[in-house]
Amino acid sequence: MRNPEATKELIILKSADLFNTKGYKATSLSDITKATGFTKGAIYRHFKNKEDLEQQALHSLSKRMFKEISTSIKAATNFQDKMEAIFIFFEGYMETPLYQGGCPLLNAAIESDDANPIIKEQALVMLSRLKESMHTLFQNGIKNNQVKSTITIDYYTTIFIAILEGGIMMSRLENNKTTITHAINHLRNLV
Amino acid sequence: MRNPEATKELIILKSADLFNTKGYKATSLSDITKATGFTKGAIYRHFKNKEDLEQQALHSLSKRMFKEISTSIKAATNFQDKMEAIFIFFEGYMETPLYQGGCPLLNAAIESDDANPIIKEQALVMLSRLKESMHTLFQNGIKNNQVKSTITIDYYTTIFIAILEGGIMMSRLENNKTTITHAINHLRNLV
DNA sequence: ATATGTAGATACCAATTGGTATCTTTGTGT
DNA sequence: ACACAAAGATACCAATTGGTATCTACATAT
Repeated sequence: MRNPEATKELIILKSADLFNTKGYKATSLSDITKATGFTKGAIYRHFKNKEDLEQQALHSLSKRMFKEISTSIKAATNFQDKMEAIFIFFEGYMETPLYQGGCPLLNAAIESDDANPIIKEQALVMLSRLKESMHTLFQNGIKNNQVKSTITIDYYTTIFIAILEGGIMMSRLENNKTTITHAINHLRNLV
Repeated sequence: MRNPEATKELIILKSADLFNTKGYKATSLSDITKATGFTKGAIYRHFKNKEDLEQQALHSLSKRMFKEISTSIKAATNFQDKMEAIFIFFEGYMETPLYQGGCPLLNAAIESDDANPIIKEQALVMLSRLKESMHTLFQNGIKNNQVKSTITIDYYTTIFIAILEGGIMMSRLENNKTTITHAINHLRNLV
C-alpha cells in the first residue's frame, strides 16, 4: 500500500495543476494537502521546501509539454504536418487538458515578475526550448525552399510563438476557442 | 497636510503597481502599507476590503491604459498613423513605464484563472474595450478600401491583439524588446 | 477659540502561512 | 520472528495574513 515514488509523483502532479491554475505563490501547502490527501509531513519528506516543490512541479509540466510536442512533431513526416502538429497542440489547451490551467510557460512567465526568480529562470528555459523546436522546424522548411534566410527564421519563430501564446491567453479568458482558432488560421496562411 | 482624496489616490496608484508586478493575491496588505507609508487603518477607511482595493487598482490601471491609447489614437489623423499609435503604446511597455509590471490586461487575465472572479470580469471588460478600439480602427480602414469585410475585421482584431499581448509577454520575460519589435513589424506588414 | 466630524494611527484579533520535531506505522532484509 | 530504516501522521511553532475596534490628531465651520 505504501509507495514513496508514487506519492512523490502524485504530489508533483496535483500541485502542478494547482500552481498552473491558481498560481505558485497563491497556492498554499494546505491546498496541496487537500488535493493529494497527504499531510505536510509527507510533503516535506519528499521536498526540501515549497520553492523546491514549485520548481519540480513546473519541471514536470515542462516535461509533459515538450514530450507531447516533440512526439507529435516526430509523428509527422513533412514540414507542414509538423507545424500543424504544434498548432493542434496549442488548440488542445481549450479541449484536451494534458494539464489544467493553460500554458505553463505563459503562466510562469506572467507570475515570475520580479519575485520568484527560480520560476522565471525555468520559464526562460521553456521559452528557449519552444523557440528551438520552432527554429529547427523552419530549418526543415528551408530545404523545401519555403523559407528564405536564417534571419527570417528567427523572426517567424518569434511571431509564431507570440501569436499562439497571445491566442491562448485570450481564448482562455473568454472561455471560447474562436480566438486560438483564428490565430492558428493566420499562421496556416503564413506557412 | 491632510488630504483624504490624495491619500486614496496614492494608495490606489502604489498598490496598482504592486498588484501588476507581484500579482493580486501575492501582494499583501503590509506590502501596501510599506509602499505607501500609510497604515492599515488608513487603507481600510478608504476601501471596504482587499478585494475592493484590488478592483479599484485594476480599474485605475485600465483607465490609464485606455486613456493613453485613445488620446494617442485621436492625435493621429489617418488609419495607418492611428494603428501606429497602438503599436507605439505596446512597444512602450519595454521603455516608458506608464505603470510597472507590464500589460494589466495580460496580468489580470493570467492570474484570474478560476479564483478571483472579480478580476477576471474586469479583464474581460478590458479585452472587449481593446477589441472595440481595434475594431473601430479597422472600420476606418474600410473607407480607404484597405480592409475587405466585417468578418475579416473581427479576425484581424483578434490576431492583432494576440500578437501584441504574446509579444509583450515574451519581451518582458526575456527583458529584451526585440520580440515586441518583431511582432509589431509583422503587424506593420499586414496593415 | 472651540466644538465636531473625520482621517489616520495603534493595538489588537482569529485564522492561516510555511516549516519542524517527534511519533507511529509499514515494508524489508536477515 | 525481529530489528531497522524509511514513510507518513500528528502536533506543534513563530510569523504573517486580512480584518476590526478604538483612540488620537487634525481640519474646518461656527
